[in-house]
Amino acid sequence: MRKPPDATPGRGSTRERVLDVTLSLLNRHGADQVTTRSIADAAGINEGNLYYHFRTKEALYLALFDRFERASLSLLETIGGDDPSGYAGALPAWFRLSWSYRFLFRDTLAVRSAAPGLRRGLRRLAVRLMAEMARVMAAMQHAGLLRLPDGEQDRLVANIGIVSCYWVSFLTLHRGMRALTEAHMQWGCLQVRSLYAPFLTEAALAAFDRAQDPLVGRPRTTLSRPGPAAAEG
Amino acid sequence: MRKPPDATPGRGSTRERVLDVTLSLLNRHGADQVTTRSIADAAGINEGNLYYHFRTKEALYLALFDRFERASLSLLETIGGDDPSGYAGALPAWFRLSWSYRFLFRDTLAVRSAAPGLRRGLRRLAVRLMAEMARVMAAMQHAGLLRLPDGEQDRLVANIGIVSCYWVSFLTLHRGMRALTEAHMQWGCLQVRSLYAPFLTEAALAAFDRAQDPLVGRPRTTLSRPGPAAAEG
DNA sequence: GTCTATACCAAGATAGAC
DNA sequence: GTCTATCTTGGTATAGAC
Repeated sequence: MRKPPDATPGRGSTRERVLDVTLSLLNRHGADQVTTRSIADAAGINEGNLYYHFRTKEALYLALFDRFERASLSLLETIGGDDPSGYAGALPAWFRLSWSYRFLFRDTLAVRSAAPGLRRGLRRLAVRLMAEMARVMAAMQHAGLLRLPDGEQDRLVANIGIVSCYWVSFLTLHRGMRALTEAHMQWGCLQVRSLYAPFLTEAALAAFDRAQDPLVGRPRTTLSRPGPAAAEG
Repeated sequence: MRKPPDATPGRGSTRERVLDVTLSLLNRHGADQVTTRSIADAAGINEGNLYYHFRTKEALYLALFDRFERASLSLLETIGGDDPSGYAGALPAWFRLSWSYRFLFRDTLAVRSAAPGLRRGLRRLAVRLMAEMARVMAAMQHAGLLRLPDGEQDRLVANIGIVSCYWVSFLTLHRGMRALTEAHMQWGCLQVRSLYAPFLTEAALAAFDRAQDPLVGRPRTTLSRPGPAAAEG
């Protein structure tokens, strides 16, 4: 596999390719299985060359985390407002993003031990994301889409955070899967939806029902949850 | 620290002590930090001696898992029936148990890679436990304590499984904790309770209200959720 | 920028004396 | 059953030629 000629030749092409390949390996095989050797092999370069671009393995993790942090913050910050249609599709978008960096959620322990310098960042981002989620919940209540019992918001936010972060881990442990598909991600959206569904107002159900994305609206009978048959590798 | 004289001297005392010490180390420091060296040190024996009692590190994990499997199955199998009081305290008991083997939930990836022979067992137990949870939910519906919308049971069971399994992981990532306290476990019980709370019948609320354990019944205003202040190490 | 060759280290595991 | 000493492996990282 030769490197294709690039528009800006020599500027970052190998580096970016290494990052893409590393992300793919981490997601597919788990952070504990991915060695610098395997990364170099998959990128089609030598291990020594890899260390030219990233002086430590930790630097690789830091670069990937940086990517994820930017993407996740810019995504969550766009959610809000009084227009119900603004919330449609937010959950799938978030799941899609966390899906493409799923090693961060699934292999947290290994990541932390391979990149101790990431601990602060991981925690800071987690706190930040939870705060954004809480803000979205508050905005939905303000927009009359959600009605939560007193003191329930914190618990709901925490549960949503847990289920969306650990859905992948749960599937891996429970189903013993090798490969996870897009269908599992949609299933995860439905799991999260069922957390706040009991608190949606009639107005929200009506508004979401008109939205295109069935994952946010009232569940359709035609939309069946992907069952265990699809889950087994 | 000398070994105290035992009622049955020489029969299993070192072996059991090693198991206890290993469990403690795994829970406290994480599966990726615990080496055979650290286990031997903590047990007050030599590494060579450790390998006399457990021929591989994997054997240690297998023995610990066996302990947990027996305990968890015998716990869940006792839950059920039409008497509401039978359910009071079940959730805290389950949390207490999973708490004392929390490395299994928190460090799944490391456990699987250190003990590949455990994968089948872990998965089998997970499936079995979920089935037990589903059975308990069905029993609660039969007893008139719970009323679930059509098709909601599977999602509720999955969400309960996720939150109860990953509560510890969530706290570790989110709060950056060193030490977890009993308070966090109670907080976790409240999180799980809020999952099924919307579906409890009036009869259940009344019955649980009479039960001793506030975690299963209607939330008391006097029982406050432990806040971030208590969470920080 | 990319390669070859190699140093270094930590962790699991074994041999054999006591 | 317990110890000391040692082997082995595999993964991160460096030196230096091209």
